[in-house]
This record gives sequence, structure tokens and C-alpha cells, in this order.
Amino acid sequence: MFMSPSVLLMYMSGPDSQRTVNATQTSVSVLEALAEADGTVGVTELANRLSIPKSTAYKHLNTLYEVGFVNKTGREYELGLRLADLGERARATDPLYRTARPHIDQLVSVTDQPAGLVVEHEGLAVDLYRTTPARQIQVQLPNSRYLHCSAPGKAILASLSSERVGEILDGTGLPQKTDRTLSDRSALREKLDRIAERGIAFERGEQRASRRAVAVPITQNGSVLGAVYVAGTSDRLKSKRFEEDIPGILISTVKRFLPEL
Amino acid sequence: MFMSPSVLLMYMSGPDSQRTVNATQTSVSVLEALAEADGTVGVTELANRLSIPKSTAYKHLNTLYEVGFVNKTGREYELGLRLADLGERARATDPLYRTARPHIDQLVSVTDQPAGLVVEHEGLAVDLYRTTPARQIQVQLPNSRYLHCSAPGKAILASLSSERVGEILDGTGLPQKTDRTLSDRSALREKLDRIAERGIAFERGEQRASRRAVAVPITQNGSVLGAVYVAGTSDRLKSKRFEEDIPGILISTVKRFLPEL
DNA sequence: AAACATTGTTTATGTGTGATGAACGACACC
DNA sequence: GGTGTCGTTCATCACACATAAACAATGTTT
Repeated sequence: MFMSPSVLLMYMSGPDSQRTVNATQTSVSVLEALAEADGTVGVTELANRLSIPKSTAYKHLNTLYEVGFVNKTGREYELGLRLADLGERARATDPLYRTARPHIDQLVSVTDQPAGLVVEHEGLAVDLYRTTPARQIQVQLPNSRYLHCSAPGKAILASLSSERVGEILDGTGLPQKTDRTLSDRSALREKLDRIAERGIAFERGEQRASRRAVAVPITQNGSVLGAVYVAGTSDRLKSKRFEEDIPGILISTVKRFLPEL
Repeated sequence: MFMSPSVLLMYMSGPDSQRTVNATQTSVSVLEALAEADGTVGVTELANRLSIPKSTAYKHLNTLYEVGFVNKTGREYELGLRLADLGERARATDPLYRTARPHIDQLVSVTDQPAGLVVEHEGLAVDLYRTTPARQIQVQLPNSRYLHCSAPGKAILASLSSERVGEILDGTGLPQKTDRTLSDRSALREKLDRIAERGIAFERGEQRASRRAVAVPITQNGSVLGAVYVAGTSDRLKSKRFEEDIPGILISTVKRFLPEL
């Protein structure tokens, strides 16, 4: 049900346990668990999710708290703002981020919908940038890190070779996030082929029931660099606007900044 | 000269070494060192900066690389994009970020200068948000994490009690980043008093020779939440524009969104 | 209000592992 | 082809991480 244990195992059972620091890996999986959890989490709940002893979870949370990677309000933990600082620095030099960002901002003001930029890392999605319309008060729901159940994820998968897709799915699996999630490989493969043909990917409640999204892959001479997406609730994204207008805007946006890369 | 060793010691010599994970702390200090270094860093150089053995540095870098916290191009390392992902999620729920962000974006389009939002954590600056004019190609230089040598840092210090400022400076010291850095406490104290009076802080090559900045503290019933700043090079930020125009814009910007908090 | 359940925190212990220096191999540079 | 530097690997040992169990501090139930 939760990805965290599998991810943890993925780390722990690494063939090169000599060349890596185990404690760091568990600390990172704590951060991942916090990222995946909506809202705040207590020590025991987190320990259960990761299948680690309470005391271990406590120690790591405490450590991460002291360095600012985790925020503590009362007895509940959440991701800390130091991560935002490091994140800003990390992407500051990234060429894709630097060229795509202004176009994504424009995308948001044109569509009045949340939008963002996703890249792939180790078979999982990485949200490089995300923004919402200024007036919009509601919190934008984060993307699932699984590629198979989000518009940008599918856009990326559709631009990779079948072998690579197989490898990724072997590693991550295809968790059923909602009843609309494509958890069957052949069904997903068919969808991916259609996405590759059209150059556009749709998401209809596959990771969250209320969420919809449209995404376009960013490809440069054969290889995919990432995907740009526009997201929203199913009541705001529907019919022609969802099926045609926003896809068209997305495609022309990517076409516009692709040569700048 | 480098902050990293002192920070490392700060962690290592923690009075509660029983409640924290040492390995995680060194991994974090590796990330900090990478953040502070401009550009990429090799294993040996990083090991020297942190005063740790090469093999240790290698192991941590390798671990951080496998989880995507660090990027490896050839034999050089830099901060990884996974941090941007976590950072986005971390600040997504932060009220200060959420309300201040659109105003900062507007600030950038009005002034055509880089701008950002800084908060304080454990006596050091945390860049919560940072953005540059769309057309501007150059990389924005990140703020130093030290509070005493940046405009937003001084704006925050000026809004804290003298005792708290003393504590912070005891912990971090006042490293001399350039020849204009205020590394004398009494001189800094004087400056801070003037900043508190005027409600505006200036930075004139105190952390980097070519850099200038203006910052305004965000205070809510006595306590300071952070600071908004506008930055730029000394040739673009000067005379009346630097001394009066941008300060005025900054103050009115903060006044505008303060009630929204 | 007392009994209970559940939380976070602390402690004690053995074992695994992270830190370490030295040796190795891979390149550049002169 | 030597010499310097780099990243990587290896072997060793103390020690610190992971763990379970005891503890304290909650909140909940009756």
C-alpha cells in the first residue's frame, strides 16, 4: 500500500552496502515518507509506515529537526524549510529549469491553472518546479512520485524505450492509487503508445480521484528531458478546455522554449 | 575561512549525541558544503573543506548520489534535483511563502531585479524563495547563509532582541567574507540600530564584492517572520534607484501583504 | 476520577557499520 | 615514462546505530 517500505528495501538491499552509508539512507527514507504523507506525521505513525522501531524513527526525526530538514509543531513533523533553500540552490544551475520556468509562469497566467515541470530520476518523478495562479488560495496537491499514474509521468514514460519502461516498472511496481489507476502493464503500454503518437498525456483521477492533468514531454533529439504539465480539479478541467484548449497551449509552449535549450 | 568546519563542529559537539544520528549529520554537512561551494566540487576538495577523510567523503557523496540528493557529472558533484522536489513540498504549506510569493513575483517585474524571501533558522539564513527577471540570463548568486553580511540577514537581526543577536553571533561568528563585511560586533550593532529605525537594510558588497541588495523585515506583532529582498550587481543598483526607489517599493510591498498573514 | 490506551522519550545492550588510513588504479601533466 | 593528483577500494577497529524494553506524558474511556 505504501511505497516507503519497498523503497527502503530497495536501498537496504543495495548490492554495494560497502560504498554507502546506511544511516543516511534511512534518514532520506524518513524524508520521503514525510513528503508522501499529506500533512503532518507523528513518530509512531512514521515508524509504522517505514516498518522501523519507534526509537529509530525518533532519533532520525530528531536529527533531521536539528538541521532544519524537518519541522516540528508540537509532536507532529513535516518537511522543513531548509530543504526549500537547498532546492533553490540545486535547481539554480539547471538549464532545463532555467529556460522552462518563465514559460511555465506564463502558462499559469494564461490557463489560470496550476502548472509545473517534472523530470525523471531512478524511475520516479521529481518535481523540479511547481506554481499556482496568484489568486488561487487552495494548496496544490503534489504529484505522486510514481510515473505510471500521473500525466507528466506518463508523458515521460511514453518517450522512453520499452525496455527502460520495463526496468522502471520492475523497480517501482504499479501501485493502484485510485480505481482509475492503470495497474496493468499491457493496458499501460497501449496508453503510452497513444501518448507517444499524439505527443500529449492525460490524467483523469488516476492518482487522486478529484485531480486531472495534461502533460507534454520535452524531448531533444530522441531523449526526453522531462515534462511540463497543467493540473487542476476535475470540475475545472473538463470537456473542450481539458481535451483541446489546454493541450494546444501546452504543446505550443514547449515548442517555443525547446530551441532555447 | 570556510564555514563548514565550524558548522560540522557545531553538530558533532551537540550535547545530546545520544538522541541524534551522527552519520546523518555529516551527510547534511556534505550537502551544506556543496550548497556553499559555487559550481561543482570533487571528492578531495570536499573532504578538505570539511576536514574529513577522503574515503568518508566519498561514501557520503555516493550515498547521497544514489538517492538523488546529489548530482554527479563526471567526477564532480553538485546538489541534486531531488532536493528541489522536497523543497517544493516543504514550502507548499508554509503560510509566509504562500502569501508572500505572488508579491515577490510582482516585485521582480516592477524592479526588473532578482528578489527573494529569507527566513532565519538556527541563526542562519534560509532562502525560502528566489526568483529573477524572465529575460535575465545570468545566474543569480545565492545569499550567504550568514546573517551579518546580507541585507535580508541584517534586516532580520535588526528585528530581534539584542540577546538573541548575541546568541546567534556567538554560534556562527562573523566571518569576513569581503573587506566590507562588518566583522566587528559593536559596528554591526550600530548598523542594526539604524536599520531598525528606518525599517530597511542595505548591503554593499559585504558578502560579495559585486553584489548589492536592499531588504525589509516582515514583522508581525513584535516578532520577525523573515525578510524580503531585492538584489543585483553594484553597477545596476546605485544612486537614487538603490537608495530610495527600490527601498520604497519594498516597503510598500511588504505593507501590502502583511495584513494577509 | 480512576483505569486504560496511546503517544513521545529515554535507557541499556550487542552487533553491525561507519570512520579511518593506507593501498590501489586511473588519468593528466610535465 | 616518471610524478603528481584524482577517485575508488580495502582491511581494521572502535563506536555508534539499531533495537527492544522500560519509562514518562499525554489523551481517551468508562
